[in-house]
This record gives sequence, C-alpha cells and structure tokens, in this order.
Amino acid sequence: MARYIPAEIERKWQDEWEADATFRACHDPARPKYYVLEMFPYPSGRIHMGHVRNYTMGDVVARFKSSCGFSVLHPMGWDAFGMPAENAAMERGGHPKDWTYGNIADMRAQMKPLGLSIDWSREFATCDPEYYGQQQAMFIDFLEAGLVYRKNAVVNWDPVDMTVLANEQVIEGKGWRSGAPVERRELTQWFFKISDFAEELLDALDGLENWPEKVKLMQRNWIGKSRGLQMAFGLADGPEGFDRIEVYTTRPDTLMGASFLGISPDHPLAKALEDGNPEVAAFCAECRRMGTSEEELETAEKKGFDTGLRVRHPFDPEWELPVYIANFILMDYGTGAIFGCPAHDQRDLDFARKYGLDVIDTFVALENGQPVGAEAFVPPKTEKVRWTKPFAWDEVASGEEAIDAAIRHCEAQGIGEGVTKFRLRDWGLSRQRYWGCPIPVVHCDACGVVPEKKENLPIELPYDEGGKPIDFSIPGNPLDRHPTWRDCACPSCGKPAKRETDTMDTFVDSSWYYARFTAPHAATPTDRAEAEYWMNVDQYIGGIEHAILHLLYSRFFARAMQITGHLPSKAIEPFDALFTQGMVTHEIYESKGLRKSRAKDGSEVEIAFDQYYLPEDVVIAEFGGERSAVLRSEMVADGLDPSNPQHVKDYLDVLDRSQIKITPSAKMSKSKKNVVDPVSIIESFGADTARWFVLSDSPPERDVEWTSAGAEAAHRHLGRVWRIANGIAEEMGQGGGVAAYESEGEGAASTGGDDLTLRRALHKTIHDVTMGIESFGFNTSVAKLYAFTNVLAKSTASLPARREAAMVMAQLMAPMTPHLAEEIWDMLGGAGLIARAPWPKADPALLVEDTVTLPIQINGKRRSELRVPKDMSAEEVEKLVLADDAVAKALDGGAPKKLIVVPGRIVNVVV
RNA sequence: GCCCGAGUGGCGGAAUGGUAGACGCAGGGGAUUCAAAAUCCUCCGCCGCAAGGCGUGCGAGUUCGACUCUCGCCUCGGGCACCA
Repeated sequence: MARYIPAEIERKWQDEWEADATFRACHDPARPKYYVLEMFPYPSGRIHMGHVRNYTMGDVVARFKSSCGFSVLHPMGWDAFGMPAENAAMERGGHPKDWTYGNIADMRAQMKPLGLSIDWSREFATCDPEYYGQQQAMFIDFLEAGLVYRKNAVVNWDPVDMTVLANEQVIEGKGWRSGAPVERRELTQWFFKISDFAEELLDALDGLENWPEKVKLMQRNWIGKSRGLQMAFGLADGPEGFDRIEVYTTRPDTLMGASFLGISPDHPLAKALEDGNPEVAAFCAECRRMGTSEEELETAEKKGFDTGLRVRHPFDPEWELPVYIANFILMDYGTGAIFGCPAHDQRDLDFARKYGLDVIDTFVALENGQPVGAEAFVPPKTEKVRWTKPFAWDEVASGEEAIDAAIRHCEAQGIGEGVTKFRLRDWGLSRQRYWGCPIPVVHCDACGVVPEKKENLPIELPYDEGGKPIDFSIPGNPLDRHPTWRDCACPSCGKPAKRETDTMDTFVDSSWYYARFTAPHAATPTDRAEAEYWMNVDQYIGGIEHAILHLLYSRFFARAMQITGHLPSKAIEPFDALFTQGMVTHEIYESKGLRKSRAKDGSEVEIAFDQYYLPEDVVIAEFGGERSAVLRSEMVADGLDPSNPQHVKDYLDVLDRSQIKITPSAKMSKSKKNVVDPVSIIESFGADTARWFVLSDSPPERDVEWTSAGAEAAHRHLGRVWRIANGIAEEMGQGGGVAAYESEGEGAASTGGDDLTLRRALHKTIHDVTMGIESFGFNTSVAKLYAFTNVLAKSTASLPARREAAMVMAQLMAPMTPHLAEEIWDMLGGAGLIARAPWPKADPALLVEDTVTLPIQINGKRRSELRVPKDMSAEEVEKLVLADDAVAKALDGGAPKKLIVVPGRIVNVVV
C-alpha cells in the first residue's frame, strides 16, 4: 500500500517550482503587486524554530496573495554585520567575513528544504560590499542634507581591555572579559538627526491602521512628547559663570512643593564643582562607574550629593532650596536638571526621605485628602484634586488644568516658558568595531571632516593587515590600528589624511534593506521605477522585540531616503501592515549536580552546576499524571531500548525520578538546551509537518510551545489527508482515470443529498479558511481544515463530489503545506501547478443556513433550545419560547420580567 | 525602576457583548491483528449516584446577558537607545 513519503514529495515539488521559476518576482504593471517581508535573520549558522515560524507565516501570506492574482515579492537576505562574528574570531580565531559567509551558506542550505516561496535571485547580505557601498553613498547624501552630525556621547569603557563595550557586554557593572569595573567615557561620535522628525514620526503613527496598537503605543511612549515649563532657578553662590540652573519640568503646577534641585553628574555645573572639591569629584566618579543603559540607571540605588549650593525659589526670593547631584538624572533629557517635588513623585519622595528633605503637599484627593506619608500622591492628570497651594487656578482643578494655568502664569511673570520636548534622542550610529559598514569620511588636518568621493565607494573593510590576517585576539578596533587602511589621501585637498575608523550601528543596515530588495543589484541605493512599483511592504512580519528601535529607525530612514531622493514620497511609511509573531518555546530538562573546580588558592573544590539536556537526548514517560524524564544514553548503556515504553517505565521505576527536572517552557535558547533543530524535524517528518505544526495550535501573535506529540499529530494528520486523496485517486483509476472526470466537468457532482451536504461543508470551509488567513488567524484556519478532513473522511457523497472537495481542500492547504498540496492536486488530475491555480471562492448560496438553533437562556444561563427558521420574527419566537417546557417551569405560571430576543442568535428570559 | 503585552479543561487553544471549551494533544473504552505498530470507531471541564451546582488569574463594577467592556490587584513575558 502506498503511503505518504514527504522526503520524496518535497524534493520533487521544490525542483518543479525551481524549473518553473514560480516564485520569481515580476515587475508586471498589469497586475497589482504584493510585497511580503519577514524580518531578515542574523546568520548565526543554524536556523531555529522561530525562523521556521516567522518564514512560514510570511510564506502563507505570499502564496495566498499569489493565488489571489497578485504579483508577489517575497525576498530573503541576511543581517550579516554585528558583534557575534567578531566574538567568534576572538574566541576561535578565523575571520568574521569567513565565519559570516560560511554561516550564510549553512543557513541557506537549512532554509531551502522548507519550500518557502522566496525569490532567491534577490538575496543579499548586508556585509556584501555591493550593499554597504550603497549605504555609504546614502550616508554621504544624508550628511549633505544635514541629517548627520557629530557630537560627544558617553560609552561603556573597559579600562583594562581599553575598548568600548556594548550594554550586553557589561555584566553587573563589569566588563564581560576583563571583569574590570566599567566606566562611562565621552567620545566624539556620529549621530542621525532623528529628533528633528520626532513630531512627524509621532503624528504619522495615527495613519498606520494595520499596525498593532501596542506597537504604536510603545513608539508613542518612546518618542515621549511632553509639554512643560522651562525655567531657571537663581543660584546665590555658584562658581564662576553659574548664576542660574535651567530646569525643565512637566509638572510646573507642583512648583510650590519643590524641596530640592537635582542635577546630573554630567551637568556642566557638576563638572565645574568637581574641579575644586574632591568629594564632589569622588561622587561623580562613582556615578560614572555605572553602565550607560537606562535600565541600570533606573534600578540602581538612588543617591545624591549635597553640593552645599542654594537656589532661590522663583516665587519667593527668601525661599532657598538645596542643590544635589543625583545619579538618576540623565544629562541628555531635558536640561539635565530637575526640581524635586517629593509629595507627588515617588522617586523624589524616596530621595527626600533618604536625605531628610521637606515633603510639601500641593494638592490632596477631593475625598478624605490626606497629607503624603510613605507613598507619593500621583493621581491621573485628568483627575480633579483639591489644591492647597494653587497659584493661578481654582482650589478644585485637575492636574492638566493646573499645568496649563501654571505655564501661562509663569510666562506672564517672565519666570519661564512653555515648551514642548521629546524623550526621543538622536540616533548614535558610531561603533568602535571592525565588523560593520565603514563610515565613509576622512579626517584631514587641513580640511577637517570630509566625505569620501562617491566614485571611491565602497570603502571596503580590509581583510588582511600588512599581508597577514587581522588579529582579533587583541582588544579594540582593528581598523584603528591598521595603518595602510587608515592612511589615505584627503578627497578634498589630496594631502595625507586618516579614515574614520568607526563603523555603523547594524540598525543602519536593517533600516533600508526592504527598499534594496526592490532592486538588489542597482548601481544606486534604489532604482526609482522598481521602488515605485514594489514599495511599500504590504505585510511585514517579525518579532515584538523590534517594536521600537528597528521599526522607528526604519521609519526615520524612509523619510531621510525620501528627502535625499532614494525613495518615492509614498514610501514615507515603508510598512503598510505589521504583524508581530510570538516565540517558539520548549520545556527545559535540567539536572543539578556537582562539578570539580579549582579554587583561587589552587585547591580542588566541588561546585554546584546546572546541567541542561537537549530534548532529543531525553525520553519522557508519564506515571499517574506526573511526567518524568530519563537520559536516552543511560538507558542504552544499561541495555534497554528507549523507544520501548515498557523499558522506559521499568527503568524509571528503579531510578530517582527527580534526577532530571522538567521545568516549564521558555523561549528556545542554546544555553538552556531547550531547542529543537528544524533540520532534524524536516528529516524525520518533512517540511510540511514542521510548517503545519508551527501554524496550528497557537495564535500567531502568541508564543507556541513545541512538543514532540504535537509534531507527531501534525504528521499523522498530513498522512491522513494524503490517504484520503490517494483513496479517491484509486477509485478514479477504477472508473477510467482522470480523463473520465475531466470530461464530465463541474456538473459531475449532483446538487442534492450527500453531495450537497459535502459541498455546503466545503464552501463553509473555503470561507472560514480564507478569513483565517486574511486575519492572521492561521491556527483557526488549520482547525477548520482538520474539521473538514473529518467531514470528508466520513462523507458518503459521490466520487466527483469527493474529488472536488479533496482538490479544493488541497488548494486551501497549499499556502501551509505546499508540497503535499501539489502532490494531491497532481494525483487527482489538477491542471498545472497548484501554486499557480487561482484561489477558490466560496459560493454565498451554499453558506446560508435556513434553520438555526436558538439557545434559550433563563436569567443568563442556557436552559433550553429552539430550532426555528432563520428569519422567524421576534414575535413568533417569543410565543414558542413561552411554550417551552423549561421556560414554563421557571415562570411557574407568572409572566417574565423581561424577554430579550436577538433574532437568529439567542433568547434570554428574565424571571 | 519606567513603558507594553498575556493569563480559558490535565495540555495548546476556540468563541462580531449572546449556547464557554471548536480543533488538536494527552487519557479512558472498543474494533482490526497471532501480537504489536499503523489505522478506524467512541467517551472525555470540575464536583455530584442523581437532580443540580461551580467554572475563562484574583477582587469589584457596567449589562437582560461579560473570556470579551471599566477600575483595582497578582503572576508571567517583551522593550529600555552599543544583542540583533
């Protein structure tokens, strides 16, 4: 008996698609286009289930839209610059370029068997000089358009390795390799002027109707538009040149509750005080011994240093406030100085309690308003409160009203100015690293900073150094110590000059790749006609972790590219629709143990360790509802067969079952070894099973848990579908083969009885599956296909009706399990490739039911039901309801208090 | 710490404010088989013999009716500007 053999089927159809160039994107003005893009991968060398899920979702959309008549662009590339390549070179030797391209080749080879409808002719990697050369050209255009500038910014500095560290390389305030406490250090760096676009980037979010609300909200908060008051506090006894401190506040209404002034350790005044005061210097140095991440600053213990300086309150010259240097105040937000109002800000309150400062209430709750105790009183700004110290508004007013009045009052008094500020900072793109796109400028003693000539692009990364491979074991940036690469002629005056040795943040690479895919080998960054046809990305799919930075930077880049003529204005928002998919998770197998190690004094010690095991290395068995895991290798060593459930049970009976702990699912990660290799899944079950599984069960936006039972079930189901189709094909063979059915045409299935029942179910399925795909409800589409398979398997309809049903079902499955779908289409005599067949349409006449089951609720609980014609009037329904046994019993002779009839839906009797 | 999500049977989940638990997994029972695998049929939220009662993280509220809307909590996850 023939059976479903994915390995044969999948290879065969992938070859057919290749020969047919089915997925080659065609610039066809006669057809509407559809651009599907998944966030491109970092070439780590191995694909993981998260990739499979991401690309399968995109593939479903791409294949579906193609069937619907669109000219589809579905490309793939590699986000290939970044730290891991350099880290690998440091740890294992070799060159980042070789490592990266090797990984790309490996990953492409792992990805191809998935049968994705990708136009591989457009593939590129961001580390291709062809790509980053165009990026350099754009950088020069941006520079000329005033979108790039240089300024000082702080970095994490490892004083031992003498190198800049990424935030993730700072662990508990120490460098990951050297273990030395990290310092903040200022460097001159390149910045994109994204803050100029803050307002525009914020406003344009409203137009992104097909983006998730949560992503838009995160971006809104990130951009952080605020209206506040900028004002100055007069400084009585400041050092030379400091007679006032500029403060920005979003709560000018709480000015009367001010009890201290705080300035950033990086504030010019703090720096001036450092010079003459070792204590100040020590405190500031301590503050600088922290990483640069906001998270670290915010979670660190709040500390302040009383400078001894006093400022005068603007409303009362007699009222003096102390000036503190505080470690939680950021220099790059606002003016780097704040006034603290402890009563209405928790952080300020904690600070005030710690340093014994006043807590002055400026307002209390309307109802039983109490003075502030351990918790700051911070009601929503829209809530009315009772003011104890209003200075320009009524005693009862909301925070919002008070803020507006306070700003007007201060402006009128000449105390300050109402200003709008954004939290969004300019995008620092300089990286002091090798494996990135070189910034194409030259530093000339005579001419200053000069952009490289475009004809000299790309400025390629040097592969060797003085004829020898670059040594990555030395910390720091190899470009910085590479004389022949670094030394060059000034593009302007021709005198000896030095190249910029900073490379670009990898976010730059990923901020325009979507545009490059429209013309991947053009001699300019984009090709106008191609961009005009293909942009925008109609559906972008990726992880929620990119909700802010990558997506915001891409939106900025689209604007900058439009200004510099590289994108049409319609592409100002490059992604029409966004979908953020969840992760793939797996449970964790972990055992605690002891390991021998060497202590500092050289003696041998035993330390506890966590050992993790790969899912493929353990066998799971269940005892009375409790699941236990055992190592495969241990069973084999004891002469037992891990595939025999009885052996596993027997083995576990004599074993301490707590040896391997099964801990709940988490994102698949190498360190926890809770990973399932897509390659081995494809080898044992086939790509269609992997694809079907990642689409089923969980809604796409949520995490999906990989379970071997789930994968087996998916595989079983596909085998069942194959068998049903094969059975129909065999029946057809007995009845004269495909030709006999072709000639009979569509009328072959009869229009009544079992055939009609099957067709009704089929058309309902067409409708539901289509809706599911269109709304990213792939899991419900899968469920509807399961249900229809059950119907078809049990159907006693005529052979032509069942053939039609199986073929349409194959079409509905084609976006998800394309190989199996082609195979079924072929065995049932479908014409051409299913990938090129038009999407089936549901016949509305077959979707309507003439009678419905109306549930009857009594007091909101379902108690009975009624079978009535779909369009029966409410009055008639009421009569039937009152005659119902359950209703009569509940009414007990009385009349209902209320009777709600929702026609065609439900009835509720209130008694 | 700040910002954003998510919580439904033993498990993954379904459900335009209208029958909570579709579909799948696991589990029980049966058929087929010398036997097993595979396959097919069937049962399956919890408590209860039953009648019935209870059930969508917890606590309130709106509504004839709430998984769905509002408010307050709890737990878990994502982001926090040099991981990509």
